[in-house]
Amino acid sequence: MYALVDGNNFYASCERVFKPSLRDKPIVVLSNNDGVIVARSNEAKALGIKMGTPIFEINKLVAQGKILVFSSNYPLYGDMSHRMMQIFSEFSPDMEVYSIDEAFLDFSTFGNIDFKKKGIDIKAKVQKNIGVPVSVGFGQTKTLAKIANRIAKKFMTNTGVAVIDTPKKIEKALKMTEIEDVWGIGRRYSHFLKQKGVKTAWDFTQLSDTFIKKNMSVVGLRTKEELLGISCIPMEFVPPTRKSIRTARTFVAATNSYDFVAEAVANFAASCGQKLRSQQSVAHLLTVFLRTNPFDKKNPYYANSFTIQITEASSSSIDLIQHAHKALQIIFKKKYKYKKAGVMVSGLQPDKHRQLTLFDDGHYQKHTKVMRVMDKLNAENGYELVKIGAQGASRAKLLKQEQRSSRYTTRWDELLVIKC
DNA sequence: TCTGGGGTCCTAGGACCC
DNA sequence: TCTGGGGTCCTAGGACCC
Repeated sequence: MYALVDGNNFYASCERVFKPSLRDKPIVVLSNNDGVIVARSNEAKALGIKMGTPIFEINKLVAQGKILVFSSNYPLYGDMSHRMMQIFSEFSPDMEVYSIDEAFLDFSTFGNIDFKKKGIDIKAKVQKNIGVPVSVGFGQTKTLAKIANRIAKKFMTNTGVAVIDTPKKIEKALKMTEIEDVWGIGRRYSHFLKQKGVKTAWDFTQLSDTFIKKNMSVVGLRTKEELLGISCIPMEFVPPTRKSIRTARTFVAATNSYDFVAEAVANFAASCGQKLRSQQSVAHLLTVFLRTNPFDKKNPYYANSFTIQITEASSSSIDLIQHAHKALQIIFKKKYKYKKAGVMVSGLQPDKHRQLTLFDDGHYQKHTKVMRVMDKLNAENGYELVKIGAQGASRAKLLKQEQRSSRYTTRWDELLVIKC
């Protein structure tokens, strides 16, 4: 048996932990830049607010005080997530951290235990130690655990735990699960399947293998097997190293200033460098992309990208920024106003196996030392104490975050301000 | 006026090899 | 008229996840 444990309305619940007065109130959390809604409390859901709604569509409700709004506070959610995972792992050493708010737990070595009780224990301990409500779903495959979790959240509101452990329960669970709620069936496929008369997860399992393979590839076939209790998607106990890394942002206002975009791109490249170093990788390819505002009907749309081959693979922010600026100069056109830009590094390999070239000038070794010191200082002293000159003096102007809560668990100075 | 960010996997088709 | 067989690698596009 596998369990899927996840935080209910995770970001919204994190905000509530530190402001108990928000309990029972409709609250939403916004994306970076305060653009769209990415998390909602149950009360906000009850008001009919949908995931991904642009904030300006609910301005009226906000002005009337009927709904409370928070900018996203990722340092807080990340730290809360880490603490929550610690608790999860106490219940099974075989854990896969699947996303910021959910994890699979493998109970296959536990024999025939009382899963319902186990789920209730997990929920109680997380509630007590972290203060975030969670739901727990048990099933014989990861896909079934996902379905059980959904049922727990939707129907088992008293316990928050659901167990699917017999063929009879599987059938019942599949019949009450809409096809679009199945893990692995997204918007396109559920639309397609509904046209074919497939409404529930159960209907899907009645389709022939050839039909599924033909229209949905082996991925669809795996989902069918998983729904029938045959495990095809293995646990990943250690997070795989990333094959590509990207940092991108939407700008608060569209701009045609090369200097502004270049500084932003320098920050994105530096961020990619930091992420590369944290997983001990170097990159062979660096892509810079930018685009104008696709919602702007008055001005022509322009989107472009350019990829640089890095002969001497690197994770040095200094190198990456230089390459990024080279790429930017190729695609930047002054006549457009840019709304979004980003940097992606790919062709990653372990830094230990970095390929040397004939023309290696040894600068990489020097950079490595500088980067090590920079990363250490930044880790110890808070956010980006030391950075590269091209990144500019302040990063604050890149992000609109008007309603951000304090970094309660990671920034004691902010917490102190609140207490005063 | 205002619309997020960061990933993965699979397949088909083209280019190339002997 | 008839035009081999068996591969690999790369890329773009489409699907999915949170």
